[in-house]
Amino acid sequence: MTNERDSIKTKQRIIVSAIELFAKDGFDGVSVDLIAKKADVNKAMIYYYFKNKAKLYEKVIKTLLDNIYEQIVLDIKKAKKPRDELKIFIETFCNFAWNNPYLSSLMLAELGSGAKNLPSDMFVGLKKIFLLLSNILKKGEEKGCFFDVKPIIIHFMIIGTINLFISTKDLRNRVVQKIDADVCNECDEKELSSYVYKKIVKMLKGEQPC
Amino acid sequence: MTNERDSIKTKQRIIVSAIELFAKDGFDGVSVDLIAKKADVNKAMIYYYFKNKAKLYEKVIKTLLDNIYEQIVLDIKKAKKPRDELKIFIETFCNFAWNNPYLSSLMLAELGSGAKNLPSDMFVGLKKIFLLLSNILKKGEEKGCFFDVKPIIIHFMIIGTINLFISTKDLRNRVVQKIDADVCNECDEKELSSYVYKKIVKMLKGEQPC
Amino acid sequence: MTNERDSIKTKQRIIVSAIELFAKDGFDGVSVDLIAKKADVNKAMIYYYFKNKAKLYEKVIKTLLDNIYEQIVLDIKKAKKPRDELKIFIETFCNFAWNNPYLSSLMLAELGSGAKNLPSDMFVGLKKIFLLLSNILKKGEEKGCFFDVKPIIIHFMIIGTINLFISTKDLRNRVVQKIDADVCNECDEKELSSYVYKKIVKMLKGEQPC
Amino acid sequence: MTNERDSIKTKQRIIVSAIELFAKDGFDGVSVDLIAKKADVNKAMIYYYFKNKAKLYEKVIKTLLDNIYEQIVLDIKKAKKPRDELKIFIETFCNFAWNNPYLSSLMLAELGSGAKNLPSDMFVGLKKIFLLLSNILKKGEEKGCFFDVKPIIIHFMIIGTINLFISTKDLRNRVVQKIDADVCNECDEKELSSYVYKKIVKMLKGEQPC
DNA sequence: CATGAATGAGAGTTCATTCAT
DNA sequence: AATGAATGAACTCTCATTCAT
Repeated sequence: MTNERDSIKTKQRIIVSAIELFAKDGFDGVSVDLIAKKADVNKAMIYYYFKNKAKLYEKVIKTLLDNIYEQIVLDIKKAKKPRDELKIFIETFCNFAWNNPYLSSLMLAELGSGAKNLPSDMFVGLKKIFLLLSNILKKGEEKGCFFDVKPIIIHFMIIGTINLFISTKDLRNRVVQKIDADVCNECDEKELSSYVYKKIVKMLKGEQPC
Repeated sequence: MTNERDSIKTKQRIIVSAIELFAKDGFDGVSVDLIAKKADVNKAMIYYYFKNKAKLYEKVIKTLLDNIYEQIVLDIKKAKKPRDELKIFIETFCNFAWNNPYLSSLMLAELGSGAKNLPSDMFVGLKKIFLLLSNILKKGEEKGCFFDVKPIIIHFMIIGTINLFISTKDLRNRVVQKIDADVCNECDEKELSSYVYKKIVKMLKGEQPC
Repeated sequence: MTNERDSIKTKQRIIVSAIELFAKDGFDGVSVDLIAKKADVNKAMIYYYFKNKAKLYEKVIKTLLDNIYEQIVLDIKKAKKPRDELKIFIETFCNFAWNNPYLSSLMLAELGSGAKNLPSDMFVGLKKIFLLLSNILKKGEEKGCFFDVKPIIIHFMIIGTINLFISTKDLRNRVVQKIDADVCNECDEKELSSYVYKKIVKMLKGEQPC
Repeated sequence: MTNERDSIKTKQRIIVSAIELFAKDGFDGVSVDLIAKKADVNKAMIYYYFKNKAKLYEKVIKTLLDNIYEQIVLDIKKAKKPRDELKIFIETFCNFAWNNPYLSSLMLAELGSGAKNLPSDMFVGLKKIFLLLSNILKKGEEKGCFFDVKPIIIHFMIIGTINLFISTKDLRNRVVQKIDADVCNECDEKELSSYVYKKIVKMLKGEQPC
């Protein structure tokens, strides 16, 4: 009666619900019951498909990180020079996070907590993204167009800025009633990514163009 | 449980334990039982002094933010020019966070989650710190030594970078067994703050010196 | 805890235990733990089936009131004249309360406390019983066989008397060691109901027979 | 510094607060903390003066029962004939309960629960009131003006009716929005007591007047 | 595959009571 | 006589997980 399609859809519904809920309330703040209700599946199915809550969480993180990684890899092919690669890295990351605001919350939560909910071999996802950037930066440094680069710090600068900006959107709106230019409530995705790119480039600018 | 009847010490022990535990495992990840045990205090005392878990959490956040705010205000008096003020802002923040690594975790968790565990009037603490920086930047912009400033983004850039770097120290050590220059495991506090300052200044550099 | 996976039986066991315990010690005097133990059910099941303690209490009250209401409605069909209806009302109520002594305690507790544990739409149960009597009395008044009727007071007179008599049976036995005719310890159900009926009828007697 | 006056006042404040709270929410529904707060005394004082919660409860019941008993004894002196005594018994009881609605709630709760919160020698208070009535009734029976008397049932009839009527005043108002003659919401104390007296007398009427 | 029933541990919170001052 | 600090047990309720069908 039920076929593979259904089972895949069920799994998908679970993951989608889990992403949203985990992002909003964190691993400990969400109950399996709630995920099941939101996904409209029987709770036991979650255990059937994912073994337990922690494994589901891992799957959620892995799914998000894999998706963004592949998107960046795909987009970056269009670039020729390190600076363009950097531009695309920032734009794609920003675009993805803007449209999947869960990602920002989850990344900050995971990184901030020392990834206590993740098993060691899960950092791969995070590291792969970092390596993408790291390679861009090192290539640029070799070519002389980037100067004085500490990859991990630049990495945190980029994703920290973007994640914090996106995940605090509601918060900032809550806290300032009147329009307040300082907190940039009306800034859109383009403004954010282009500003970050512009500033990072200026900050790293070497003697050669590229 | 000791029976000293020294309410100040008891309260202090509770707060100190709570800071550490909340930072490590988040609001939902810590039980009141555990806090009580760590503080060597009868659990009911936590409710006696703080009414409930959420209020204790608020107190923890408020204590940390107030402390760092006052430290920055104190140190910044030594500065004359906006650029020096920026330097001290970054150094003091970095120094404080380095020595109270709880702060970084808690800030990321709170900001990342949209401060769901905090009542509205608690953002004051966060906003006060932001305003400090914002004023420095705006003063510098008026004097022409900072250029093209979006305060909130610069703010997230600074605290995002520092907080992520500090709160992922263990994580980075866990993930790279061999010494890996890219992830800057051996970087100390000074290196971090001076690199961030150097880069931020370069990034904002206007036509006038100051 | 048995593991029968028979939800109806499990629910029933919970209700039966709850009726008895609530009647003896009141809503606040009984713990959910105790109800679970008496029902030989896992405590969580109570929350699974009834959501919380208050809802279980409501269910208990509703069950009892519905049962007695239906019993009275059933029995009263046999009567032709208002006086017979009144007789059956008193007899059936007395019989039911005598055999379910919980009812008396619970009714007195609920009415005495202003039904603080019940939501507004639960009075329906109480009101339905009152309306039964009220209709009998009004019909009798119209026919001229009852005289000077204030339904609510007559109602309290009947159920107050019967409930107090039944719920104080143990108390009266405890307090008078020697046989004491005044407190009617040896009175049985028949004596109680026939005495109450006889007296109420005399009290209401109008000029017409019926 | 503090003198006897103060200590008596403190005790009094505790009792007054306790009466009100126990009447509203029952023995188990009230915390010692709350009583202390309402009485504006330190919680430990309650233990100092009354030893524990149960003893305070007893004191509350005893105070109320003693007061009403003495009032009835006082008023009843004015009566000459059994019927007048009965009239005064009902009027005084009704008047007292009407002005101390706590009494009705507490009596129903205690009687309904089998006086589980009271030690055996506390029934004296209840029994003394019953004996007052019992003597009136027996005297009347001997004189031939009351007929077919079962004292305990008549007793429950009187106090049950009055207590239920008074303690359900709010409840009845809550449940019927429109003016509903049946539930006698606008009945005042006089109407209640005179109706009860009239009916009880009719119900007991013997061949002789008195 | 899917469901609802069941479990046991542990969560946050409140309580009556006592102690030290 | 009075206070605030402290205690330990109990309470209501939720959770992650498993089982039987």
